[in-house]
Formats: sequence, C-alpha cells, structure tokens
Amino acid sequence: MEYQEAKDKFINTWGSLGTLWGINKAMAQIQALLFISTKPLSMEEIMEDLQISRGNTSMNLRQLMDWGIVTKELIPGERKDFFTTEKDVEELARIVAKERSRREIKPVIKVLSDVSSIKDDGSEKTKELIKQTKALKELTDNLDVLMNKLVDQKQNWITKSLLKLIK
Amino acid sequence: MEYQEAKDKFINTWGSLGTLWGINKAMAQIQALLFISTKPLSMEEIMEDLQISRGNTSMNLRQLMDWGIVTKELIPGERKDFFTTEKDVEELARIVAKERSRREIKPVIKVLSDVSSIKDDGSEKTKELIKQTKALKELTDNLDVLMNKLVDQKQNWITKSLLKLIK
DNA sequence: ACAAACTTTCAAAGTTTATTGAAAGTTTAA
DNA sequence: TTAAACTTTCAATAAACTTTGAAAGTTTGT
Repeated sequence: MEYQEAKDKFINTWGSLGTLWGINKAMAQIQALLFISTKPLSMEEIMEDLQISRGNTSMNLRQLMDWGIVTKELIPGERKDFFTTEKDVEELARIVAKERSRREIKPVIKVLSDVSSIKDDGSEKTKELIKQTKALKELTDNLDVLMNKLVDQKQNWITKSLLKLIK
Repeated sequence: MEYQEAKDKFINTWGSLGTLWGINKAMAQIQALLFISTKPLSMEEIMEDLQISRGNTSMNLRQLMDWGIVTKELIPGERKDFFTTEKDVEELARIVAKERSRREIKPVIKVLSDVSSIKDDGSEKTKELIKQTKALKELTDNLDVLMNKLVDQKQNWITKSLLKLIK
C-alpha cells in the first residue's frame, strides 16, 4: 500500500466511524487529516485536501475547537489561521471521554433520575418503570464514574488499568 | 410527573440516544418500551404504543433479535408472536459491549493495523502516518481488551471494577 | 479610513437514512 | 387444501442531516 492510499483509507475509516460516534463525517475527517499532518494546516489546505467547501470547513473546525481537540496556531508573518490537533492519543482519548460524559452521559443520567423518582401509585406498571429506570440510572452512573476514574489517572492509564484488572 | 409522561420521556430519551450510538430511533424505542413493560408485547401493541408502521416494527424487532437483546416469546394458545427484552441491566450492558466490540471496534483495529504497517519510504509524512496510526491502533486495541475484561467478570462487574481501580 | 485578506453565517440544495404501507410470503387450524 | 392470521419485504416517500457558496462580517497593514 502506498502513502496516498493508506492516508485516504485512514481518513475515510475515521470519517465513517465519526458518524457512528455522534460527530459528523467532515469533522472526523478534518481531525484525521490534522492528526497525520507533519505541520499545521490552513483552511485552504484542508478544503483542498478533503475536497469540501469553505463553509463546511469553517463550521467543522469550530466544532473541533469547541471539543478542545483542535487549536488555532498563529504562524508569524502569516495572515491566515493555521490549525493543529492534539497529537498524543492518550490525551485525545481523555478529552473525548470527558466531553462525551459531559454532553451525553450526564444529561441521560438526569432524565433517568427524574423518571425513576416519580411517585409510586402502587400499580404494577409504575413499579416496573421505577425499578427498571432506577437500575439503568445506577448502571449509567457507575459507568460514568468508572470512565472518569480511568481517564483521571495521569500517565499510561490504560496500561495501569489493565494491570489492575488482571486480578 | 405522571406515569404516562415519565414513560414517554424515558422512551424518547432512549430513542434519541440510540441515534447517537449508531442504532436507530425506532429500534431504541422498541427496546425501551419492552424494557419497562410488565409483560411480553405483540407487534400490534408495539405499533400502537409507539405509533409506528408495521414494516418498521418488524424490521427493527428483527435487528434487536440479531443483537441478541430481544427474544420471541411464544405464548400458548396465541397465534401472534410476542417479544421481550433482556431485563437485567448488567447482562444488557454485557451484550451491547460485546456486539459493539465485534461490529465496530475490531474492524477499525484491522484498518489501523493495515495502514500502520505500510512500507516506510523514509519520507517525513510517511513516518508520521505510521507513527500516529500505530499509536491509535495500540490505544484502540487496549481499550477493546479492557472493555472485554470488564464485561467478562461474571457478577457485579462494575462494582468490582470500581473497587479495583480506586487503588 | 480604506481595502485586501481572510473567516463566518445561513438559506437553499443535495444527500443519506428512516419510514410507510401494500403486496408477497409464511404458518396454522380445520 | 384452503383460508384466515400473521409477518416480512421493498419500492416509494418522507424526514433528517450535511454541504454549499455567496453575502456579511472581521481583522490587519498602510
């Protein structure tokens, strides 16, 4: 496999994976492109490379910056903005985990908590709704805590966690 | 909050969460409905309750059965099929984790592995592509192993895992 | 203050994905 | 074997989501 083919394959796989994880294709592709780039890229270069419009590039770069995954790089003597992504995979995973917890998991826990605390009117269906949503709330809560604990360990968290779990 | 309001809220939240996790809205809603139902439901009852078409119900029930989350229940004396979902949240989480590993994570690892093993032609950009995709491959691989280890612990895996990780 | 260089916005167009419902298929009971 | 009861399929339609590009906005250098 040649460089160009490998690069395209990586960007496309990452792009379609993005959709599955709730971020859109262009957003994931831009991140992928920056991730394997040896230098910061301008909007022009990103548009050109991925064949997407200026507007699309602008909006998705902004979202990536909102996530804290991409940052503007100011290059002396250049008027354009240049962009880079976090290059360290563990740090990247940490950011993604924290953001997903904040944006998705926490709000779901809130709903489950509300639903599971409705007044028990004694009917079987109400009892079941309360019981099941409470169980789901507890599971989600625990998973969220677990994920955040994992990610808070500052260095080599995956390796360390794996070792602990072996027994 | 009344029963009906709480039920709708739960089904809707679960439904929109589904989209975000790569399964579709109707599929997630059907699962949610079964999850809080006190008895197996027929296709008719599901259509009626969620206001979705027969075809949609049929296809999504099948997908849920493919995932191993929903099973057909044959009720003596009844001609219709009835459906139930796994009611234990830990078991449910176990199934979902295993399926996502198989369907999504493993294929990505394969691509990353292919891309990161292209021939190093000595250029800086090739070196960067190899280095970054290799790091991503290792991270994904480790997370996958970690997730599967968590889930393989037979009872109270979340509680146990949390205890181990506290230190 | 001006204009060139650059970025952002957003309505319209395009694309993808989900849903419908009627027809075809299957199973069951008599 | 037939027909009623039920489920599945799939082409057409609808809904949701993404992308475009031109106009508006912003920043910078002179």
